[in-house]
Amino acid sequence: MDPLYRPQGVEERWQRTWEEEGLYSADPDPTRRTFVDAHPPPNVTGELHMGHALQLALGDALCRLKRMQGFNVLFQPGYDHAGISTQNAVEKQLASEGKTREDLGREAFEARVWEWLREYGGVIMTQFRRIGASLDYRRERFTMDEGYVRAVLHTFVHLYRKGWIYRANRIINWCPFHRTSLSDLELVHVESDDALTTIRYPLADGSGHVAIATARPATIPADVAVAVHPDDDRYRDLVGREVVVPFVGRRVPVIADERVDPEFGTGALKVTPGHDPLDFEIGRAHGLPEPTAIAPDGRMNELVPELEGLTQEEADERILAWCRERGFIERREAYRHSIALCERCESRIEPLISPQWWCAMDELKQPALEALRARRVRYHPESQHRFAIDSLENAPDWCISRQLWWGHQLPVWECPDGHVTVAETEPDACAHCGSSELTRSEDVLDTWFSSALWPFATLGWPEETDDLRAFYPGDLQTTAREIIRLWENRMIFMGCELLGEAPFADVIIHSTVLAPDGRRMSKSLGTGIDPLDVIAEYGADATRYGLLKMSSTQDVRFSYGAVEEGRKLANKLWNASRLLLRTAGGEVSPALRPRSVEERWILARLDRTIAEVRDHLESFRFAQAVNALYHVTFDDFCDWYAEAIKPRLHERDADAAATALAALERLLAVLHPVIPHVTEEIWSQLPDRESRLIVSRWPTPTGDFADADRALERVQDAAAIYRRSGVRVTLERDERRIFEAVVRPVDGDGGGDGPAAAAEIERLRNEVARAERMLANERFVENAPPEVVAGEREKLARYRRELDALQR
RNA sequence: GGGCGCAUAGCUCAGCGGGAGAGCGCCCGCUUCACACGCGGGAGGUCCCUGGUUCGAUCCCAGGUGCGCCCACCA
Repeated sequence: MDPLYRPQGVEERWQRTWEEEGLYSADPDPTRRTFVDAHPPPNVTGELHMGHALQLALGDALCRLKRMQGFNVLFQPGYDHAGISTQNAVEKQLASEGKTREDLGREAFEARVWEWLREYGGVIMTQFRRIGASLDYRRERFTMDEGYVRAVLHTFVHLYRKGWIYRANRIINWCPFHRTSLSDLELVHVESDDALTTIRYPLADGSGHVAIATARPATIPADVAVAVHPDDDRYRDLVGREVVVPFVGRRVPVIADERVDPEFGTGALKVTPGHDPLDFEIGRAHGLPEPTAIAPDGRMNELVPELEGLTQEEADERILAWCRERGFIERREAYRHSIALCERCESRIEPLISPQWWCAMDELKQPALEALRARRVRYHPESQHRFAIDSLENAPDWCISRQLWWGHQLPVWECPDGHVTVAETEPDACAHCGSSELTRSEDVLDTWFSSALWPFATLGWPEETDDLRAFYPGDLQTTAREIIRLWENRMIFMGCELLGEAPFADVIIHSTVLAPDGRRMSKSLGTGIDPLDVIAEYGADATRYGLLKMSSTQDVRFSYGAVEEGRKLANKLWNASRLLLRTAGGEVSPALRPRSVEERWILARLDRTIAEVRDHLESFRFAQAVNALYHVTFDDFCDWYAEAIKPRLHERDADAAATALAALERLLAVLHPVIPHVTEEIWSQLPDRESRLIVSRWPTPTGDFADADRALERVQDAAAIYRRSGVRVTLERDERRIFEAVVRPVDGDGGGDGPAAAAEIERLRNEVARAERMLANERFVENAPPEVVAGEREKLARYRRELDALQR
């Protein structure tokens, strides 16, 4: 038999078996408690990355624990249609054929996307299986499937009727490449090296000028005012007068507004409401017009005929040249600032005024805030809970419309008179004037609008389904920090509004896995590590173990060492089980028949581990859980217990064999949530297995071996003493002697021997001295908590007693 | 500009009011019949700095320094 455990093959076999035997299935069952993790649906175009892998490792460990605890576990899988991302992928494919989406037209384009998805979409679910995620794959949902579309439209109509969805003409983020609006959350900001030019705007009466700094001369034609801070003495007497906008010669007022930062540039701001969010606000506050100079394609529009069709860079040059000729340029300096890009295509974002649909947050968010404040929903760690509340409190109205071709089309129809009718199904006539000439809005919804319904739309909502009754509200969410505002908070407010109850209780915000060198994992930097490669090399169990071990801090570097540790754990377990199965396998049925102290000890130790690991997992301390698992397996189970009983196993001692199998069984169970495959593989080789480990019961501590637990601490001390005193410990030969020597005092027989006693005496003397020092400190005795002082007294007494026994 | 987090052994990281830890790496010794991907032993630390709280601080508090991340409309 191969001494090396090879996960390849074994893992795939169990993954198939578990799924084929229906062990992941969740069906409504009123007799059982439920546990629901509506797992974040990955982009349908996506591939498994380290974040997904970590998320799955966390969620799956908890789902497996809960399943073993007897819960009816629903681990919900599915995909997100991922509006921009998917459209992007298909447009790229079209581009390679020399076509654009406009060439196809909307309907054909949509058909093309579906076709593309049939061919390339959904590979990620195969990858989810490969990591061993126990999702109920029968229940796979897609945010554009038939039932889901109904849920989305129902929600839109519901919120519209409540008056919370409205249309408004405001400045929004516009991606000139995708030709769509974007929410603030879909942007990335990068540093950009540009130029800041200070340009003179002449006063209309010819008495001088105001100098103004701008990074975007091309927007000058759309200037409608100059603004200064009301307390800025430099400009106080200019307020109310007029200046002439260079290049276009328009006279505009000088106004005062507190939003102007007097520290920046010259302290005077050109107000361009059509092309800047701050200017837009100022413009609205002062009732200024909102001309635009830039078209939706990012080029100059017809506002100034001689600039029409130019790029902004070309327009910058034309306008600067004009100013230069007239001596209007005061200075031009290098300027580094941060600019907004579309997170998908990295085009520079153009703030544009455009009619869009909005979701008002003021009332919608209140019940969600209450749920968070009352801690009916808890983010972990606590710092993220506060952040989630702050974010929701400050959430601005949500721009929910997009000018894409791939997504949920708005259930909005317009008649020739501009009346709007909103309905779940296509209306026959305008709700206002009865016109039957209705045109459906071409806009689609922000992808996150449909994502926000995930925990209940997947259960059949808005129908009153059995699934919905059984599995709503759920329990768990695992996600990354940046998703809190995009998704988690939105699921909470949608759940509270539409179903009257938050959709889950706990949200685990997990660490960000960085590349080993500390940089971000990214394809373009070449720093990405493909989890599938790691799985192929180390196995899914090892990868899961490694990821859980890495999950404790906010940002963590990917560590092959942690994965390697997991691989060693699986290998060690595999080998230990070979020992036990070879000597005891197939002959006895496992039962607790502990006879020796080492047997009582390992059972006690496992009792403790069962409670500890359950507690760690349920409190989301994954790194601590895997630490405990590693050490109980290596130090306690293998290095001490297995070595100690090896002689008896070789002697075919039936009681020893029975207890060994019982102990192994408990060890496998406690390891299963983290390393399910190897534990199931070994489990299946134990005698008389009636069910799979995955659906077996989480062990209950027997609670019978507390004395042995204490005894074994002494055994380990004793081993250390032997080592220190130069006695060579060959476990097979000497183990029982050690156990006997140390255990005897527990049983009241006195103990210790030569070299061991010498070292033990030294250690105890040190302990006694330390305790005496503390107790001699009057301030400690007076001020420390009584239980601490009492504890020290107890320790001192015990050490003295042991010291006496040894010195006798 | 706001928020969050991190700084502990050569590396990656646990621990977080009374003894400084793990894995990997390194050194020494072991082909002991489950495992040499192993076993046993060992070296290696101003627990970032300065103050404060405390009988006692790696741990709590304040400030500093250095990193990282998230958010933000500096024209």
